[in-house]
Amino acid sequence: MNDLTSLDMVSRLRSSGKRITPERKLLLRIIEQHAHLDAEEIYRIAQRDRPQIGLATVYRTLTLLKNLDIVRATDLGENHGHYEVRSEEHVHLVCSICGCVTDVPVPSALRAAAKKEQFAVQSTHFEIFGTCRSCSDKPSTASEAKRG
Amino acid sequence: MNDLTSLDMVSRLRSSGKRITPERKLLLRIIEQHAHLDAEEIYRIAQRDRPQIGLATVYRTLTLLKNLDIVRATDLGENHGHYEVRSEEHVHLVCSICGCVTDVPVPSALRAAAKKEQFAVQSTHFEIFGTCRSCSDKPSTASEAKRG
DNA sequence: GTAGTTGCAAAAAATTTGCACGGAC
DNA sequence: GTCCGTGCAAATTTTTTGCAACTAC
Repeated sequence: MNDLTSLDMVSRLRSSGKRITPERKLLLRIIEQHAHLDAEEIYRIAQRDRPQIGLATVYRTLTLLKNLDIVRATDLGENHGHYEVRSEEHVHLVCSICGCVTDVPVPSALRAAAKKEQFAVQSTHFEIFGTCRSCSDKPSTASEAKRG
Repeated sequence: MNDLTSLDMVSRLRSSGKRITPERKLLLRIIEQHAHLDAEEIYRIAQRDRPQIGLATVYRTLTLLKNLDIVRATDLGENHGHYEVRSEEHVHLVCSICGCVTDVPVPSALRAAAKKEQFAVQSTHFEIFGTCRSCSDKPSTASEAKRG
């Protein structure tokens, strides 16, 4: 709950010499409000506010925000990226049935393992694929799957 | 060191009703001998033994072996998959400078975290990106990077 | 012999780039 | 006013698919 707000991020953009455009503010807000969307999904939501926006702008903005460490891409087992605002590191529990993503904190033992190898950690990507509790409870709903 | 051998994998293929073709044996051997290659790299190595092999066969075989849980795809921060034979779960330490990948065991705390959420784990993908020890030691060699 | 596999080429999906116009500063 | 950022379309990159020929069983 103590994460960056859009305002923080906008000032981070500005202080790195980048311009604050309506497209960037919009996309930032969308990524902030909906974690784990892919580029297409972000694009479609953005079009509701700004119908003429281009998919290329979405990709270019994502690249920019990644370089500024404001957002990060994660691999949720499909063959395209999903994006979220960068906050504390966490583990994604990705349900293969309903596609939901739950975030849980990263055990300190993981960073300790890297330290033991004298590996200087820049970023982490932890995904656990399986079945979430509610899908385990009602196995029949499997066909409602959001993704493949 | 107590991992599956090609022979084990071939019998696993056979017992699932799939045919053992020279292409499949070759690709399996390549993935076994070189972890973390991408499809293109596997394809190029395969061509040395079997020049007429098609890239589509590589992708189809990778999909097949993934479905049989013989290999797994991992995201090493590029925009395409990398493949390795499935053995015990491990964490990949991916060096952004030289591209090397070191495997370390998964701390039990991680599985415990999933269990607490009553999440049924099927597979895990743990990548830590950063700088490996030898690249930290000699920072000048950065231009030797294998990837991007 | 037959059904599963292959190679090729074309298609689809995901992402990047070139360029002229437009807007943030 | 200047330069960065945008939209559009085309290009690239990565992966999948259709189909006729082939081969493991």
